[in-house]
Amino acid sequence: MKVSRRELMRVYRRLYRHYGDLHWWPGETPLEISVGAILTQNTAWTNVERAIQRLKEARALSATALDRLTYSRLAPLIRPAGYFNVKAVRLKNFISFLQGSYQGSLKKMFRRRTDPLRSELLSVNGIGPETADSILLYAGDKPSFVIDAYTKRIFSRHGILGYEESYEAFQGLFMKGLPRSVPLYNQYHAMLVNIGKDYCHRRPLCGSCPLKGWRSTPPLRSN
DNA sequence: TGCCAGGCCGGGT
DNA sequence: ACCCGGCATGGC
Repeated sequence: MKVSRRELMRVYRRLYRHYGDLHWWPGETPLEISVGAILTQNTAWTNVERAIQRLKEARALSATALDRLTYSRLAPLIRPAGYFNVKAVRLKNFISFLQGSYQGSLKKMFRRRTDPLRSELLSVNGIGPETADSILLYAGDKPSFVIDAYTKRIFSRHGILGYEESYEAFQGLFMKGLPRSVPLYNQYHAMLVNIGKDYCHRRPLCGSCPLKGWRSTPPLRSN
C-alpha cells in the first residue's frame, strides 16, 4: 500500500499541532549523538542518559578518549545502558572506523556524500540501518529518514505496510513521498517516536491518540 | 512480578 | 534468503 505526499504531510501537521518543535536529538555534540545512537539500540533512553553521564564524568566522551579506553574499562562505564559488553565493542568499532578513515573527525566524516557514507557506516560491525541513519540525520544533518520500531508499528497498524516489511520499504515510503529536507525528516521521526512512546505500545491507547481518525481505527496487532 | 525499551549480529536451516 | 537466540539494565 502506498501513501501520498499529501497524506504524509497531513499526518505531520497533526503531530506537529500536538507536539510542536521537539529539537531532536537529545545530545549536545555530534559525537554525543552518535554515541547515544549506538547505546540506545533496543534500550530505553533514560538508561542511555545515565551511561552518557558516566562517560562525561570519566572525561571519556571524545574520540581520542574512547579510542584509548580498553573494553574492560569502557564496558562498566556504559553499564546502565544494558548490553554493555556488546555495546562497548560496537562503540570501539565505530571509533576505530572514525580514527582510521577520518582522523577521528566527525566533521571530516560528514563532508562525505550521504550515500557512500551510509554504506561505510553499515559496514561497521554493530551499526545497522537505524543507527546509521540516526547518526547521519541527527549528528550530520544529512537527509536520511530514520525508521524505528515505533514508526513501523504506527504505520503497520494503520494498514500502510506489514510490520515485517523491510527497513528499506518503510524508509522508501517517507523518502519518496516527502521533500528531501533535514528539518522535516528530523521533526517527523522525533514526533513518531513520541507518539509511539505516548500512545502506541504493545497495548495501544488509541482513544486519545492525536492520529485518531487518520484512515480507520487501526486494527490491533501483536507488533 | 513479568514485560518492555528509539537493534544488531551470528549461526542454523 | 529467512529465522531465531543472545545480549542486560532500569521503569512501570
